[in-house]
Amino acid sequence: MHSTLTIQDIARLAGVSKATVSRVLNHNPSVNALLRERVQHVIQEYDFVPSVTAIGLAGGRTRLIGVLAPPLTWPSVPEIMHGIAEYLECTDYEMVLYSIGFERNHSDVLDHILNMKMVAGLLAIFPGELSNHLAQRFQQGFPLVTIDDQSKPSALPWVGINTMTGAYEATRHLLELGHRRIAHILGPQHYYCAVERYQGYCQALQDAGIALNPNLLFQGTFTPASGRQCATMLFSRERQDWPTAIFVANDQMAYGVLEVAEQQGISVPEEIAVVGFDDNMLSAHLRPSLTTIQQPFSEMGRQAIEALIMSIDQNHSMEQGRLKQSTQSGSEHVREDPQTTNPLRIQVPTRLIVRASSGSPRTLPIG
Amino acid sequence: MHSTLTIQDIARLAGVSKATVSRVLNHNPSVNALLRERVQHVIQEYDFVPSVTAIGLAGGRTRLIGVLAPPLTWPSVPEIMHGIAEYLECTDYEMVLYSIGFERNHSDVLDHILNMKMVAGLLAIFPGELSNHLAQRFQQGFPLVTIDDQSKPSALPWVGINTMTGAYEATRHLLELGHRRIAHILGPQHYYCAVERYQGYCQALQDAGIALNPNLLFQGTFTPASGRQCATMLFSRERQDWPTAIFVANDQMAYGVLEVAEQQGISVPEEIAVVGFDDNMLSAHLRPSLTTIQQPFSEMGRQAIEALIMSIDQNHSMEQGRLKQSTQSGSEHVREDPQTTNPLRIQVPTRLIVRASSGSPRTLPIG
DNA sequence: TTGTATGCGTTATCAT
DNA sequence: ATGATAACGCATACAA
Repeated sequence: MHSTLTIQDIARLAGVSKATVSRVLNHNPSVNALLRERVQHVIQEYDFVPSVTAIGLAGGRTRLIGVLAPPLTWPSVPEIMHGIAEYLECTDYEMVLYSIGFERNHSDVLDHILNMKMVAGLLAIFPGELSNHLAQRFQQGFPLVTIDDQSKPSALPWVGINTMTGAYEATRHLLELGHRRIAHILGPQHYYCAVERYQGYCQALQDAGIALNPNLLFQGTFTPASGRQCATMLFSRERQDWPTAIFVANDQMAYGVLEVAEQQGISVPEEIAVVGFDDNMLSAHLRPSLTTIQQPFSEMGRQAIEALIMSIDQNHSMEQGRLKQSTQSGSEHVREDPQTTNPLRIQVPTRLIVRASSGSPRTLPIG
Repeated sequence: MHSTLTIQDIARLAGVSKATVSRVLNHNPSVNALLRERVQHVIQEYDFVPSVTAIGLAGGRTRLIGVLAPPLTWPSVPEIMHGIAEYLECTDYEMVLYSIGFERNHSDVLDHILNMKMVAGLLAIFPGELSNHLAQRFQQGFPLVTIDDQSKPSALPWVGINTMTGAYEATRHLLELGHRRIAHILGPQHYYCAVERYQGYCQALQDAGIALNPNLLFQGTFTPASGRQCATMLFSRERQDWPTAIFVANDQMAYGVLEVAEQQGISVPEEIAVVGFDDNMLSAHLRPSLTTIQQPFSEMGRQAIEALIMSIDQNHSMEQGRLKQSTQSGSEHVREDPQTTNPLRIQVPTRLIVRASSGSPRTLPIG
């Protein structure tokens, strides 16, 4: 409760010097076991925690990790954050959350964050068009990991899923239920993941020997509203032109489809089967519950933050080593370690979650 | 892009001293307009941002605000966070997120956070049993604001809703639809808000001249599973013992009720009307969509962070003043300003959102 | 109004 | 193995 103890006070109380206390705090092995015991006891007793600001200044090193995230009201962001937070609880790192809207210029925000030199590394969630800017910083040696929905290979450490495989699986599920006329509502094509989901769909059809039917493709924007639009268009056709199933590129749009179906009295999955992608938290609770491809968001967060912290620690060690043995080689500091030439890629597996909206070959009631 | 500029560099480049640059950065009025111009130009040109750690050390003041939050996967937490983040974007404060699970001892975590002396203030979301500990810290002068679901008056600055009024409104809505046998699924009674929701229900019945029927009360735990349990119990009764409506203490439990109704082929709202509390994001998208009491979570976050920042700034000014004029009065620093004797209370209004699950007077079942 | 000098709490580099 | 001491980057009291 003693409000403002410093390392100096602890040193005095333990009858040692500041330096020794510091060494104890940093688990420096070169300190006598007995002394360590004594010092640690004092630290515990007074509940002493060294000032992060001072550590930052002196060591040139912060225990803070920046997390650059889209608005938390986006469906899957909270789950990712949860994975991150859970992992961080077991470390002595803290998270500085930058939840950015989309009105301001991202690049400015990013520069500002990095120039403050407050965070030791950055975890960027769905960076979108910010990727290039991030890559640049990464090249300069700043620890960085991205969680991205677009698995287009990049120069950045990356955690994500195998989107195409997921989409393939979703489509194949419908094929296995006996469907042959399967529509697809696409996501916006400037998202690479939307392209990949479409490709997975195409591949599955092709492997089943079914020709792609352009009349069964609808262009959406990943929003429930666009799902409603596409569904409305589809259901206004002659009945014989309907597909028997739809693979929707994300759950949000699938919600729109289910909504329209409900309004028009079209029963799902009896008249039309629906499969989504993402497994947002809503999807299990909808009526009918939505069959979809589950992305392990929480796990992605965990993997990403773990990789980032390793990268930070390693980075730190390297700089320590370099300072010792190298004469000022000057010039811009550019990475040459394996990390850059072959950046991290972690692909976590997706899973098909079969629920009511896709029915079953025998159309059993929900169990 | 120049990686590591300091205030010293800027001073040299502008042909002034460090002190002047510092004054410019801190908007100190006592600096010549021309000089200010020159310095600011250099700052802009080099995109200089002073090191937060150094500022923290030197000024004893941080631009960081701690946010203590339950897991982000809790329904309403992301919305609150969104409000906070949005407000912070327009300030020069950053948020350090402590998303705590519920296995570890909260008090320890809190002490640790505060002892680090990293954050200038703390915003505690749904602190629960941590309140006492927080109050203690607040008494000692640490800037603190809570967003709480339990409006039991406390010694802490508080942002929340008028729970009882909301519950009253929900129940009255059902009464106005003509319902007379209205059940209530209670939340766990160690949450004060659960008690208040129950009280609002009772009050509304009483004002309508309807006696409380203990057979229509069910004890839940705020989880969808407990909603299912209660609903199962209820629907297993003789048909004539059913209520015609249920006021469920939160949306999550209402989801469980709707689920069971769907499974048992009981139509909502025709056979039984359902009203929830919270207006989580799911509620609008369920079939049937859920009538509920909307809590303006995002607004609550905004109000809370605004109050906290004001408190921090004011606190800082006070300390500045005190250091100038007072001789060391010594002893523990205890607040005596109005803030403590009469702590902040902001009550944001709730709103009844009428959706499908409560139906309309015409669809009122007979009996 | 501006520059100089000191201190913030810690790490790291020296000595010992 | 341990202790003194010099940075770290900035704010601020003080001198000019």
